[in-house]
Amino acid sequence: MLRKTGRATIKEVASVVGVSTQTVSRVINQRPDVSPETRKRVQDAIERLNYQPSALARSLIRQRSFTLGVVTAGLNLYGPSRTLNGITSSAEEAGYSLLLKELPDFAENNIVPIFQMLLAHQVDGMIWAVPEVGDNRNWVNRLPLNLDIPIVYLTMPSRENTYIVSINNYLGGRMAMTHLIDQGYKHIAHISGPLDWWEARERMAAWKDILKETGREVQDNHWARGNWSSESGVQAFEKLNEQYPEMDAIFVGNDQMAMGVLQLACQRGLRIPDKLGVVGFDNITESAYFWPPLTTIQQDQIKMGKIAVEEVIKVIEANWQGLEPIEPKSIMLTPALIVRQSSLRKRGKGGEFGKE
Amino acid sequence: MLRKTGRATIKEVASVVGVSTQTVSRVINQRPDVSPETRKRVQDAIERLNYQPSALARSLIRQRSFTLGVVTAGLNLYGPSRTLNGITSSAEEAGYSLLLKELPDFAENNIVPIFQMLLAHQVDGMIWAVPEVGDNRNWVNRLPLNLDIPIVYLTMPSRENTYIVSINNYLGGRMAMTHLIDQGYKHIAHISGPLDWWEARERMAAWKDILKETGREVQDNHWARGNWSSESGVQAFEKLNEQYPEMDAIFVGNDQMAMGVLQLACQRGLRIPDKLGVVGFDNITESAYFWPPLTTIQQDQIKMGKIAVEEVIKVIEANWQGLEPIEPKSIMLTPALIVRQSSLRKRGKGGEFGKE
DNA sequence: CTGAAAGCGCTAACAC
DNA sequence: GTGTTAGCGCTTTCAG
Repeated sequence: MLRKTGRATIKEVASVVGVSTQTVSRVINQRPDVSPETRKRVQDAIERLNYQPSALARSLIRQRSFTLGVVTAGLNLYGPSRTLNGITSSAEEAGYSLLLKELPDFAENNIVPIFQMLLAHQVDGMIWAVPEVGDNRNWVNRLPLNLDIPIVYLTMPSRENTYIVSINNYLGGRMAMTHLIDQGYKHIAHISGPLDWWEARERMAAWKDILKETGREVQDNHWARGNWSSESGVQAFEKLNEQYPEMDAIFVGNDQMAMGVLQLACQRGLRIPDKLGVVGFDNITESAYFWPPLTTIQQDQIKMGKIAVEEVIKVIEANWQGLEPIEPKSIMLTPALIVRQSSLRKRGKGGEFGKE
Repeated sequence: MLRKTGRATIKEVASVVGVSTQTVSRVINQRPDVSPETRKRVQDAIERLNYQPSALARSLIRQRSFTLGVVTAGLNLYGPSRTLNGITSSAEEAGYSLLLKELPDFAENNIVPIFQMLLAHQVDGMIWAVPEVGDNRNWVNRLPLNLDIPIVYLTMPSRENTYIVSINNYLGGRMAMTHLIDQGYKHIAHISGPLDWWEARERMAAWKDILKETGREVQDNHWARGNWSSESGVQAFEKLNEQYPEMDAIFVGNDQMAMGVLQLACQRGLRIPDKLGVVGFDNITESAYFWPPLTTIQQDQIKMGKIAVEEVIKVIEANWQGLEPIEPKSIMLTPALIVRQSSLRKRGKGGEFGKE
């Protein structure tokens, strides 16, 4: 039983200085009503004893923990880890701690234990940094426990009475498609992600809409489904090659799958961008070093994470200071087109390569 | 002041059932000394009120939080995010919560506030999931506060009195080099990572040692330094092309830099693996889809994260149960060679491609 | 088997 | 300015 933390308590500080714990409390909370000299003596003792107030005890009595619950999934993937990166840096800045929980699966729906654990720790708010997949949002409007803390959800369509931060995937898809059309490609195929993902559906909807708007036909054999992996990109590309021989460009649902396309094209000597234009989605770090470098849509997931933290803290603070409560709203971030060689057929026009 | 959590307390449960809080406590802690019927009534009330014991209050009184502090850095990168992935899954399994802190910089040395924050939250142990870079370990043997909790460090050389889990980078480097030599390459260059990183130094040391052991000369113009980025890989490769024209293979310090090499080679029509063999390090997901697919060294960071959690919990439990304390030790995980086309010159021999 | 009392480390409310 | 009292939600003695 080595338990018996070496850390000093407020009582010890108080007794060393010869004041009440109250006075020490006032000093550590920077209250004005302490005489300068008492304050000094207390501060010295704190320094000397290396005293650090117990966050646990404080949270318990204040009913406020300055801790945020973060729920994520697929941390080994590019998007989720970047989002978490944004969350940590923003939380750090705001002085909040983070309690982290990773779901075993994106579509996980057994969320009661997650809530229980986070609530047991008295988090002041939560960030649900899991994208909408399948029915993994079906509980949002009838939460298991009546919460009195705000939750900000990431990556889902807007919804009544819900705080949301997303990146506009539909707009991103439109940017990709518009660019391909500008480059003079006529027969544009699509490789989608798994369609139980909201993001995959949005990107695909943009593909369809732009085709229609430009008087092209949308046919079922003009697209194939992948599962986000490079391997599935290869397979989808092979399928499209058979199904849609006129195809001269592909809007691919993410960069990993686009990578599979590029690899197979390279292997078969199919010249990109001349014979085939390729645009991806995500702008993963590697995409600038594919061969040829990949045109893609950048999503700023780090920013999304940061904004989520800022929003949830705004709500917490307003709530706590008794201000006008902040109405739930949906924030949509705008992605950006990154033009690289994989889609740049009109080189003659110049100036466009490298433009972001 | 909407504060006043909707959650029920032990007192409420007790009064609803008409027993003391004590009895409720016994039930939730699964103590044997409660009559079956009382237990049942209490359990029903708990169910009905949706009662969940406060982790805060429990931690405070037990002096034990079942929470681990995790310190990481560069979460937007491949390695750190995978490591964290392993940490979360293992902690989940063991029933521990995770308090997460991300350093703004790998070489960050101002760690006192980090410790204070984590200790204030009474974590039972810590995982320092930041690789050794520069002097960011200089404080390990003289910690700021006299801790009574264990810390497991990741990715650093073994050291007296310190719990460590690392992947054997030196061995990985030897595997890469041995493979290149087996493939008949004669003039093997190296692109290193930044040499203030321990991992970069280990990989480079392996390069040197194998060269020496096989009777080759180690010359300063046979290697170039990168900074882990693809861009730096391109630059280092260009430099080597000038400095070391006989070069017929490169052992590259990580996959990202190798990707830069591959891209430039592809651009210049330099045939890989015939004219140039390339081996990377890390086995990032994309490396199988580079062109050509990249031979590399796999590091199982997820496993490293898992083991770190298991180790720290072992120490905590032993400590708490008053068992023989567990001696600090260093655990080295073995990496694996993944052979792909970028280094496979002896195709005639067959059977080797795809072998792991 | 069950309850009463004390207290983990801290702060809010009120005295003086 | 400063101290006293009470109590956040729980568990650990120790009675009975």
